Amino acid sequence: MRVPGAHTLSETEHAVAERLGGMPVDFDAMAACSNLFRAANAVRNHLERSVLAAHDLSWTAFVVLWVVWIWEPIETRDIASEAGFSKATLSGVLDTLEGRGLVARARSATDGRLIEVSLTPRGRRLMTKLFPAFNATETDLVGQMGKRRLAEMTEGLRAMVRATESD
Amino acid sequence: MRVPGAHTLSETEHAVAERLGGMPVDFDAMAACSNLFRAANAVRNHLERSVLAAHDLSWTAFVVLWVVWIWEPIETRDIASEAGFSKATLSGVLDTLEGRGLVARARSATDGRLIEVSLTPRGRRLMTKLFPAFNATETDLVGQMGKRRLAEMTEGLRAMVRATESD
DNA sequence: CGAAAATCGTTCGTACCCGAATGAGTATGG
DNA sequence: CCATACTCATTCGGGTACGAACGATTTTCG
Repeated sequence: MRVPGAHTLSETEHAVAERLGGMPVDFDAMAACSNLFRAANAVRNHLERSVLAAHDLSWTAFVVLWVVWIWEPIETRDIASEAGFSKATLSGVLDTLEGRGLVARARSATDGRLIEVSLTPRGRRLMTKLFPAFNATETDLVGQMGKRRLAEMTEGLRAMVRATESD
Repeated sequence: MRVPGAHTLSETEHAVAERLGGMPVDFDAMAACSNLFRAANAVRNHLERSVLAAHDLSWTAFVVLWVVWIWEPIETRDIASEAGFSKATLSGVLDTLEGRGLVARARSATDGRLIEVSLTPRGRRLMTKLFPAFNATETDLVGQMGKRRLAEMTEGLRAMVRATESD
């Protein structure tokens, strides 16, 4: 029987302090960032497994479907910026979704460079069923904490996004 | 001049409510999760660009270096669980880092199945220089919010991780 | 007008990422 | 002892992710 990597917070802090030989370290900032990535990965994996897997959808595919569902018809460049990844990534995902008959591409009538993306009826039917399940799981994941902490957390996350944009 | 996707929070909420035709939606949970991923991506990209790019390191490579730096010598299975990705992913990243002379693999003397990973002197030198810069940027990113909100946010993130583990 | 600059979506090369399968090594139980 | 069951790191196949380069289209401006 093996006790897996049960490194407590203070163990990690102690080890880091040793490596830096007394150099000052901002442990609060470090813990915040560390937990940010840990939470994002954990939540993403959990939603993939418990909601998306049943429909054979990847995380990225779902995000694209969601953005298109809300804003259709929408140009590809706007999907990319809204969803938070590059145009290059989007091209492949749209190929997959189009191949499955969930979205449709259409060249813009007024600007030949643009592609406008919409959901097919089938894609729209899927999202109408999928989103409530997705949102219910989101509720479960934040349900353990009080409303006050939830609001503070959300505002803190927004502050971090702003901080990356300013400098 | 084009105003890029400046969808405010309430615009999005309104659009979502429309798609669901009055079905109840937990907007607080939705906003929390949405900002969780937005923040994680933004912070990751910011750290990659402003700290890691100068040393030609990817995010994943840095995380592996960090874990090994703190806990060396460490077995590969523990690196994977500590860093939060699969052993399969780790193998490739270790190949890259080993090829650059930053880490070294060594077969365990007591169990022939295990590989123990350590930093090379060069890898250790790199981390001694890199981590203070990394931590300083982390400080900048959380510096806009008060200590109280920071603590609430960190605790909220931990609660979400626990929620994914429980059910 | 028409050449140059800008912008769009896609493709390409490279790196990441995971589940499943694999082969090497170790523990178990009779 | 030795066959069986584990456990480990790696490999493999397929999907994700991005910057750079590309062809097509539109805009700009002399």
